[in-house]
Amino acid sequence: MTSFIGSSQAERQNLITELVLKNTSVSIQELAEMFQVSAMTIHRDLDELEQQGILRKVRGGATAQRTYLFESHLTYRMNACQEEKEAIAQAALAYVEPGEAVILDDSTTILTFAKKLVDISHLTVITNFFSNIEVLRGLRQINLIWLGGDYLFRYNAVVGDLCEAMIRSVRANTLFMSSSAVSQGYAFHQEEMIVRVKRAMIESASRRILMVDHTKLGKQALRQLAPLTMFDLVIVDSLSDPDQVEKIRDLGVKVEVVPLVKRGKV
Amino acid sequence: MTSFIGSSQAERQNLITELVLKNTSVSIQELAEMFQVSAMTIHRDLDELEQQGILRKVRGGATAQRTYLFESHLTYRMNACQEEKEAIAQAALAYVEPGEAVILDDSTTILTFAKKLVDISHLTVITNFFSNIEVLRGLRQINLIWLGGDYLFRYNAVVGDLCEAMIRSVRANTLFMSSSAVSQGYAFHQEEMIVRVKRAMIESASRRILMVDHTKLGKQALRQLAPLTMFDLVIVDSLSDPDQVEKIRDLGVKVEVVPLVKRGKV
DNA sequence: GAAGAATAACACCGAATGCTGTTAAATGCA
DNA sequence: TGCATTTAACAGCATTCGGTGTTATTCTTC
Repeated sequence: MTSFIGSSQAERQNLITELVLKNTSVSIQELAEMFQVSAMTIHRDLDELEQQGILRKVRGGATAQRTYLFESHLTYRMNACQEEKEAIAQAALAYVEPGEAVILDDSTTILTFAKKLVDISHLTVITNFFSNIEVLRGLRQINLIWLGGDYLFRYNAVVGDLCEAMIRSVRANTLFMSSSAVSQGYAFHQEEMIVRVKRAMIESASRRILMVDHTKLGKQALRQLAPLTMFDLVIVDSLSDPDQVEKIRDLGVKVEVVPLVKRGKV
Repeated sequence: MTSFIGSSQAERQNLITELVLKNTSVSIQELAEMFQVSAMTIHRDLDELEQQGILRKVRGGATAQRTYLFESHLTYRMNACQEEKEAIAQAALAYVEPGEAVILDDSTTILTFAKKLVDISHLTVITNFFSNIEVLRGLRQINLIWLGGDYLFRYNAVVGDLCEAMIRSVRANTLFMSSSAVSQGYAFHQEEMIVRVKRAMIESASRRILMVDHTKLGKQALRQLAPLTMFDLVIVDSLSDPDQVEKIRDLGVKVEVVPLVKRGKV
């Protein structure tokens, strides 16, 4: 195992998260030595991670939060597979026409996509995800319809009956969606509230595009979200297992495999 | 007229706004000399003010935007009467109980109020105003229901049929609202979309509290929003014209006049 | 085409912010 | 009670960011 010394705060917290997920518990002294920082700094890291619901602080260290064994928190997810998400988002841009209405769901993949929509004129964007709204709200050329409902801090999005009702009262050309896992002909997600919203979104869009990076393929999560046959297109990156891709194609679902763009600098 | 030299950016932009509203036009060279800054800086100021819809840039200067002769833009309004708004918001806090549900409208007065809600536990807050959401969304003890609809950049809030429908489907204990002007037994606002939303909010709350600073009293705006008799309480600051206050009381509406808190430091 | 005006690009400065460690006080545990 | 852990408060440091000016280039207008 290589040295962790000199990692940035974000790196350190991600490594701590991995450690605690793997070993189910860590001690503060251990971590302080490992990263060559003061115990106070580790305390602060653990406080943050606890706040995010990733782990639970206990005397002398921290233990894993069972609920998060699969799906970790937003800020952590955002760091993962960014390169793949960029490539997938870029490819998805081809399916947006000026003047259309699109629905964007709450996921970091789609957020990457949203950031690329700034150049498209007269677009109507419908979303329940606060981060999307923050990115798009300043743009004059985008007509932003934001979905209301109960705000869920953990996902930074709104959900619930009110939200579903509102989704049912709008219509969009295309839905751009991601999910936690894809396997056995289904897309999965672990949170019931979110699943319900995503299902409503599927119903309200004429065309549905599912965007997932290779780490999601072959995985499962708690709840079936929708059969893949509901989607008109699945976009994945080129690191995906060809077998998995083939299985999806066997269902009669179109799959687009996008190559990763070479990263200019590390 | 005193020297403008050394003003901060915000002060400078407010003064430019006042100037352009008064003289209907200003020249860039003039302004650059007046404030002792480079023409480039004035350019940037005018760009911002234009973006906010306050004025229109023309070659060599800028002219007033007729639509904004009465109601100036959010960021400008926020700077005005802050002391009064603080006092009014503080007084309004007495009408919030833990566990209640409140509706907050889109106004800078109410935003000041929202910032004070952080200490109240188990509160449900319903709002269509993005700024309110930004202030409240991180707080665990607050249950945030955000209203959806068409996003209006100028007001940083959502409006429209979808929004009104959503308001009609919720119920709150108390509505905290402000308005652009109050006179002749009515509250006024100049924007139809906003008026419709505010009316829906009034219908959905058991108790309605109107919060306005003294500059709003005796003024009119384009559209009648609601008769003052719809409100259970009007809160104003102590700089208000006593005659105006008396007129409201004559309608049988309760009025609370709050003293300004002494400002500790300039 | 020339002069004035607007914009773009770059660099600078100061303020604000984020991250860390130290110390001291408070708390929890045996 | 005594020790270890945790927390709070403060200070230092580096980085970032906002606001500004300068210069060079492009655009208007006559």
